[in-house]
Amino acid sequence: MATDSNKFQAIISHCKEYGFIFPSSEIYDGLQAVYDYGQMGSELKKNIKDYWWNSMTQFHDNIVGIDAAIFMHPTTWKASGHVDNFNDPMIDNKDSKKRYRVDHLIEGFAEDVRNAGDAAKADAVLASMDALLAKDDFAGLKQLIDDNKMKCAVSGTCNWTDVRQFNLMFSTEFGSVSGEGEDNKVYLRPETAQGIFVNFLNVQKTGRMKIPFGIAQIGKAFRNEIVARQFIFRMREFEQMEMQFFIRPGTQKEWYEYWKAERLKWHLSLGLPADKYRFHDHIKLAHYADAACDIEFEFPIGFKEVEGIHSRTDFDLKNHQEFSKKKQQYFDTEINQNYIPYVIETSIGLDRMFLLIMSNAYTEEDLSTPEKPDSRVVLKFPAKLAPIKMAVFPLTKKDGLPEIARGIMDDCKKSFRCFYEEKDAIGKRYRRMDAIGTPFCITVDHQTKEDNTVTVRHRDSMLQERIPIDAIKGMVLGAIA
RNA sequence: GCGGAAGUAGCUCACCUGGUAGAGCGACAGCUUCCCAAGCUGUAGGUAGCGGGUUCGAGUCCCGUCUUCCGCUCCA
Repeated sequence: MATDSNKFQAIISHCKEYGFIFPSSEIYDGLQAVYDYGQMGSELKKNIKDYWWNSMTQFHDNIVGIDAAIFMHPTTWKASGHVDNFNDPMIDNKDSKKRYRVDHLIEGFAEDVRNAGDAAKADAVLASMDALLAKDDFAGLKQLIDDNKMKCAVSGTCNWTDVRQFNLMFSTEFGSVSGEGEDNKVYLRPETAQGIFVNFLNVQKTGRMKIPFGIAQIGKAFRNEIVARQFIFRMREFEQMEMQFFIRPGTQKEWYEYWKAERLKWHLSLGLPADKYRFHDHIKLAHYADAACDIEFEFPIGFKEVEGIHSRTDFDLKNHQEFSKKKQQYFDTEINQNYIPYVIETSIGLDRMFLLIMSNAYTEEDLSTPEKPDSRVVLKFPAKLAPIKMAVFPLTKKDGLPEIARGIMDDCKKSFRCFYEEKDAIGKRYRRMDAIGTPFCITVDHQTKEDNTVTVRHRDSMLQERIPIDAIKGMVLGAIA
């Protein structure tokens, strides 16, 4: 465990040192749980996105993509349940560390008082609470709790923190004039799913989609996490890759199982180790789900959720129909019936997938020989995800070798990301490429001038082979396909 | 949010009981070697996270604050 914790630290340092991830606005001390992707990180992230997007939209005839706005009509979040469920004032007991919703605590107290026979007092307390809640008077609520000596059920003490509002959703003012009250308030979306649901009919009709079909989306979401930590694992601003699959009611069990299997296959198709994956089935289900599981991966910090597969029933579309007064139904010509489709959701955290790829790739190798100690840090990315696919090195800076190397570079860089370097000893250049996970290094030497062959040095095995210049592009393209 | 630990150069760290900041690696320029890092020469880079206090003097002691990691808690 200690070594794993060290490994996590090492990965964080490595991400910083080689331009994968920086703390946001670091020169101002950073911003809690917000990170920037650097020159290498943004490439890796983009490659992960592309791989997911293509596997969804290109390889499935019945899945299409959209890109919805981050701002959505405020009613969206009422329909989804986010406003009601996640905007409550909370209070913590300092002894038991238990956190309560203030209204639950006070209602519980009132209930006890009523049971003890003092109905008048119970009503008075509840009336005060409602008045204070309506005014968002947190100090008053605290006073009410103190005055009535309300106790924590666990610790039995009255040692409370202040009343605080935990807003899961970030809000901002819409329009250029601020301060016009609640009417102007919009939220930054706390999940991307709703952008798909509100566009369900648009896509279904304009795309002439037939159930079952899916809508995929990659985009940012924002959650004001109370505790956000563990590097990029839990961030306040993060990116999701989601697919909502619309199905006939009653078929959700089979489609749920189908997507469970399908999504795990996707992970394994990247050559990731199956023994580091596991499913975690939810026992306690969210308000919208009738079945749910997580795909967990064994990070250096333990098994953690990377992706969720949820059977969301018709909860979202039904609520949007109710709130918008617009029918969210589909006419199924096979059975001649109108219905609100059921939904299976697959939702993977892009940043978590990034961390997964990074943790799995990060390897420290001891290359010592009896003659001298030696080691390297190598990122064993799947070739198709590597930020840079190929590096080209002239063995020396002279004798026309750089010109040949530049030629190879120019020929290949239209097809994939290449890197050119002529500084330092060849071994050092190899090691630098190891550190950013470049799968292939091409070295041009004097023999190249005679027979047009070069050395290919493979990242993981460190083995070398000679191939004709003509074969380079095909080899790399084959590996990243 | 509670508790613990930490913040000094890009990275890893040193500076013992307060006396004006140092190493290794890395980077950059050049030389040398030329198929797996650490050869030679030179260079750059830190108001010690930030703010305040104690002191003749603070990286070092005290307080606050920000950030990070660990444990607990939370995570629709």
